[in-house]
Amino acid sequence: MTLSEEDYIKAIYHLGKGENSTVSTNAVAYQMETKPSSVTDMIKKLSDKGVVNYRPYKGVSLTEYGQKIALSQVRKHRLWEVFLLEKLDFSWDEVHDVAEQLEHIKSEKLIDQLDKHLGFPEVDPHGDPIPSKKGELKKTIKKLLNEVPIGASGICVGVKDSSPPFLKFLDRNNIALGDTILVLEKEEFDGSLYIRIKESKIHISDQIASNLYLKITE
Amino acid sequence: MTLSEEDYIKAIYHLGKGENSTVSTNAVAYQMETKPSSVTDMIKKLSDKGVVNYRPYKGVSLTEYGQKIALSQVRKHRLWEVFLLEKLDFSWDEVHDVAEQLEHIKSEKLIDQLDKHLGFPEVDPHGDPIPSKKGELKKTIKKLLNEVPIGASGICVGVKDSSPPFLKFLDRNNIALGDTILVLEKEEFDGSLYIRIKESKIHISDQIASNLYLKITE
DNA sequence: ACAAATATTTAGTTTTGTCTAAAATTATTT
DNA sequence: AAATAATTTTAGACAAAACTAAATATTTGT
Ligand SMILES: [Mn+2]
Ligand SMILES: [Mn+2]
Ligand SMILES: [Mn+2]
Ligand SMILES: [Mn+2]
Repeated sequence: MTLSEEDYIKAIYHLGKGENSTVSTNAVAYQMETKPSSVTDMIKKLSDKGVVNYRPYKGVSLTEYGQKIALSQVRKHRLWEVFLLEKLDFSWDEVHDVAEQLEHIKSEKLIDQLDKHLGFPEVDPHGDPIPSKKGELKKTIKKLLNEVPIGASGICVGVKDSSPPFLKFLDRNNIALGDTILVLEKEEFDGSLYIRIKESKIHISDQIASNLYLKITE
Repeated sequence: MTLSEEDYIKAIYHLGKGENSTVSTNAVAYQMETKPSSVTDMIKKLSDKGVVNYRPYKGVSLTEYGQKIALSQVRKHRLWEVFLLEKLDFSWDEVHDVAEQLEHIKSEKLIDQLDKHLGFPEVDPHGDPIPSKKGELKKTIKKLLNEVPIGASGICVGVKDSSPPFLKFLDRNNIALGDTILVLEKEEFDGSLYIRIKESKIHISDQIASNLYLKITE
């Protein structure tokens, strides 16, 4: 597959929400930042190659083969994101663009060894699961921190309240998007939580916890 | 620069032996595994961009600007080679092809951080020097091991005698291409050498040492 | 149900990088 | 100094991936 084909396959996969659902030409065009006519051309080519099921005017979906390619692509993308964050000190929001390029390098050994070098990570810096080499993918769900069960951990992926005071609070307490949070204990009295974040243990109120989203792997 | 342009620039640089020397169309075509007519087309484009000096029928050379690009490209290529060998356990002869792809990833931060992650290496797995960010390049020379001064070290890059018995000897003594060898001491009596290789100290005869090439940085 | 709005495809170009075949230039022999 | 050989360039074509403008199909609103 060419770089372009790989990106289209990934776009169709993501728009189909990981399911085999049918995706519209316009949706792909928007995602890929191209014109619908370009999408039609590419879809025809992918259809000829057996990567997608295509019925003119009705949309596209990935074939079994196409899904395999998509998952392999997602695997590469997310492993590179972990690499950039963990080994090269990139920040949460810088990893995506570079991974978008790195995911197209052709070498099976490269990915296998990268996986090993990273200690076989299960999720990427955005809390999304990394498909296994065979294409198995764990499910993740997004939950407010106060609804995460004791003992579970997840990655901080967003805030419900994005007011400056709240963001300032997070900053002061050294809580940032991309951080892994482990729920240690819940205070019965006021619902406040003891959590582990970046090697330190902190205590946060229920009000804070009910405004932070975590992505957790089941 | 596009991927293709970058590879042409690198080819012209290498054929010019790092000097600004003029290179023939056919030489570039051979190196790039393309046809001479394709090379002429590309050279014209690079000339328009101010990357090369071109006089029809007379050959090309890099401009100052072109040399900068070439050195930056060589830097990326060699840093990735070190990464593949050191961090991902690739072997000496596997690194080149993958680095040929990785060198085209566009991200200044990526290369800076990679350099840091690798501990600012000075040479690649083939003993070739890695240009600095500013484009400075150390000189290296190839010498037979028995001519390397005491205290100097280099990378094993070839053999003079490639007969099966000699290669078998190297294999048995765990000496391989790409290994870093440090010359510790020379025995006056028979010219034999004590060397350090992969954390171990071994003793080899002058006959062996005079059949192994090292690449050393000055 | 039918007109208007929206979505999708087709037709015709463009750019990049490649190719083959033919023409032009330069180098080598005799 | 011609003739021959080798190298290099030009001309014309092609595939990939994009675009614009026009045509066609589908969906929506009344
Ligand atoms: Mn990509
Ligand atoms: Mn991600
Ligand atoms: Mn390359
Ligand atoms: Mn090298």
